[in-house]
Amino acid sequence: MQGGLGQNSNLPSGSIDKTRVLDVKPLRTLDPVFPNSARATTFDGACPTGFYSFFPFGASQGPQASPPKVPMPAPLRSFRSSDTGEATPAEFPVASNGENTDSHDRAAPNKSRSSKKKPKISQDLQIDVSSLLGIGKNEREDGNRELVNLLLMTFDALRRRIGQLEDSKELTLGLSKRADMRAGNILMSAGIRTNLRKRIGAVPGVEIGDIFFFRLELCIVGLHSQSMGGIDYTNMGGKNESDPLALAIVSSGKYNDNAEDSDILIYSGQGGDKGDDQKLERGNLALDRSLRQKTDVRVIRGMKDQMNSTSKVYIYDGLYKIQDSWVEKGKSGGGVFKYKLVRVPGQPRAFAAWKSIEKWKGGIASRTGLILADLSSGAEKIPVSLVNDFDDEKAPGYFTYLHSLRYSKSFIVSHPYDFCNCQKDCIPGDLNCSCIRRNEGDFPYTGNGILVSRKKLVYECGLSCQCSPNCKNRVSQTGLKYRMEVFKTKDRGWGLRSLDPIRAGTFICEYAGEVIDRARVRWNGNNDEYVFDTTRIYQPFKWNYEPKLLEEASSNDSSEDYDIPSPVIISAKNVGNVARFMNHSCSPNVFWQPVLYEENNQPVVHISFFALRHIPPLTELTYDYGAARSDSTVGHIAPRWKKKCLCASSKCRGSFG
DNA sequence: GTGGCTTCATAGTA
DNA sequence: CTACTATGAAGCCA
Repeated sequence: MQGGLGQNSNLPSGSIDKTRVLDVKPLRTLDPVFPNSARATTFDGACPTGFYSFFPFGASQGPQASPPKVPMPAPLRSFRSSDTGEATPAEFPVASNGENTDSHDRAAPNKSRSSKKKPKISQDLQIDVSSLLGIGKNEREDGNRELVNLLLMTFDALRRRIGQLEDSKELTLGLSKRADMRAGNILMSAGIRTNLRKRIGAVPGVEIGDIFFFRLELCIVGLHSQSMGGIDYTNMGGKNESDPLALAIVSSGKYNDNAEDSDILIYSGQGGDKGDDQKLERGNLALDRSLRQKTDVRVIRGMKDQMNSTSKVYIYDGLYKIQDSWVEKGKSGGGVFKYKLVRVPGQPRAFAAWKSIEKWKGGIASRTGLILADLSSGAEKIPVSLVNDFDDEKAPGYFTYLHSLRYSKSFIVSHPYDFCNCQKDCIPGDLNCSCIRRNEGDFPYTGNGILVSRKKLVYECGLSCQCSPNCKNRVSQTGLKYRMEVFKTKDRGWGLRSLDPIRAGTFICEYAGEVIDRARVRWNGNNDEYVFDTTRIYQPFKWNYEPKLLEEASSNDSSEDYDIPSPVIISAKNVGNVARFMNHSCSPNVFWQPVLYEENNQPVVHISFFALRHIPPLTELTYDYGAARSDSTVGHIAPRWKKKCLCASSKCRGSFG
């Protein structure tokens, strides 16, 4: 595989300078990231991400099989130093269509940025671009569950990648660190969105209880199309042509919206923050008309994110009706409209369930079906509750709780072990850090500990590294961060879920247990249901923002394929942690990622689980167990258990094991 | 079509 | 931990 700019020549003719979309500035004019020696041994000649046109997930399933006529927006880090020499801005791909004439911006990076607004993508490009994702005009107007999930994952992958590049100072656009806005802008202006058609009531593909971490996510799936405004409304559909109607509101605590009853919301109108009276116009008028016409209003409730106190979680709480409105005197003296919204009965619990969880966690309310407050008996820093509110079974089979790996022999990997000498924390973009170099120059996690991309192997700092224990490159070593709960499922035995909302890309837990070898598996009789085995056949899936050409995407070599130095087999039959309770699903919400770090002078591969997408509280956590190999190349393991799959997903393969 | 205006955002800093 | 502020983008509206 060739790396770097060499691939530029493979681009379809007529490609535009995609850097313009993101205004990426070439900063990495450094020497090649890898010392040649390290590269030869560690990476088997695989090169870091080179120059690709945009090719997001799912496109290979799209109807069109021909290569893109027009490349997608902005491959991130479309610029990277080549192997052979130092790259200069002169090597930057040059716009080849007539649209982009202001290339002087790049040639003179010091020029003031404030003078020009960011150029928008042309309309033609928007259509071509979204067709790559399989988003036709119809899907842009009306969504479905699969599309909503795809868009949310696309947004988040892009946002994480932009954030990663910002963290490492490879991307400097303006002064703000708003990866969410930039990711949103790229997708929205390319038409990569859905439910654009305004509607009253439910939005296809979005379910009550769905959670979001950015307002732009609400825009992209069409749940609430204002990026900042609290009231989304339309002028269409009222009895009177000129009557606006409210569509959705976001309640996020700027005003005091709370009511005692979680099915009731007291919402304040907009405007009037300087002390003058609010006016019956815009959103306020729309809410008033919705009150009179008794139409449904979607309600999104924002709350502080417990994990990340500076950010918010938004939960879609379904439909409400406006029952009453009045004017109150606001804090700054002016009149403020108040609207009383009451939840339409018969909908699944969402916000109300969060409120219950808060009470359980605070010990205010007792939990029905609680068997054990802490299944881990203190082995985890955070208690793991054991609950059965389904039947009479009192406990899962006996095992010893262990929070990490137990191994009797070392599992040597094929490259020499090294530790980093960073003084305090390892700094993204610091290529003097040997741990960062091993991660292909990318810091694997964002500042708040979210995995940016799936990798064949993630290298974390180890015990011997000089950096502090708080170094951001130790995400999977710091134990559970969420309130986990082992619970009895309807039909799949015991399962695992979280009491906290989990953001896509966050570390959940590792697969703890005894590291064993193939012989031991056979000795156990091949019927150990608690074996994790990296050599099984796993369904490939896209999670990264990784622009690729079509031919590359269809090839077998993906950076998201697993490729671990040596097989890892872990049995959690006798000892293990919460991970042993995670059930299989053919469309899971969790994936595993091998993570290597040194302990006791041995590099050890751990199996870490990360959230594949945002996961609401009390949602069962599942991953894809993969399939046993039927050939004999990995030893005779044929007569093992196999189970009927009950995951109920539309992509269900019928069985697993 | 366009530019102004409003807005229950965010992240970073004090 | 809260307050403050700089930057920001979607969509309504004139």
